[in-house]
Amino acid sequence: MTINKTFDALADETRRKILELLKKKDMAVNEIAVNFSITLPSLSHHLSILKNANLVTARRRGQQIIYSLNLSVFEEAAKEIYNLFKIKNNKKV
Amino acid sequence: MTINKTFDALADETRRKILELLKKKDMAVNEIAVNFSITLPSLSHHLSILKNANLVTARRRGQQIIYSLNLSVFEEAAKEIYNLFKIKNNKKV
DNA sequence: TTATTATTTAGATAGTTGTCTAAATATCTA
DNA sequence: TAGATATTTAGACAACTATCTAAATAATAA
Repeated sequence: MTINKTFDALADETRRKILELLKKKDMAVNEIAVNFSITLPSLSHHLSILKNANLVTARRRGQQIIYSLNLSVFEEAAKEIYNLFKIKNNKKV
Repeated sequence: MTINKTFDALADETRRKILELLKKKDMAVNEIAVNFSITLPSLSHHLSILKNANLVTARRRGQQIIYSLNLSVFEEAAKEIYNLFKIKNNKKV
């Protein structure tokens, strides 16, 4: 949940693309995979980083694991990022 | 100016701390340096990444180089980040 | 139970990056 | 001009990370 984990998770283009995909709908790993040209283990690695940063959640549906954006934490993270860098009181030297 | 460069620049804790410092006021490199325990070349490296991502600008004042937040681009980047991850239309599977 | 499908874990490797020391560049002062 | 101060550049190195192949785990189907 730290801001560090959030930024590390967002710093990779593949992971940002995964999040963009999950904005449209929840998806199983193999469904996500068709959008990339990396192997499944590599994709799984990225998913675990996103999961660890609480940006996504995973639930099993039969043989598949369905990934979703973790909406509450995600909105929260976006706001946190915005506020972190919102200028409040800049003084020129 | 790409979103990639922005995220890469923001993914490092030292660089985020530099930006926080520059929110308060413009600062010379040696003034920034007292807040960190890294060498000046390392700090200079971070500053060049921030500069390259257009998050800061640099101007010379005598022997010193004064760094400032690049307000316009900075606000823009913050909004871009916020919008990139704002949920518009999420559908459950 | 055996085979098939879906995903993750383990372990190795190559590329990237943050850090350092040493040297170079730029400005100011005596 | 010589010396001091401020910062960057160059080059090396260690740590990190994204990727891969091979193997393991989990659920379903035959």
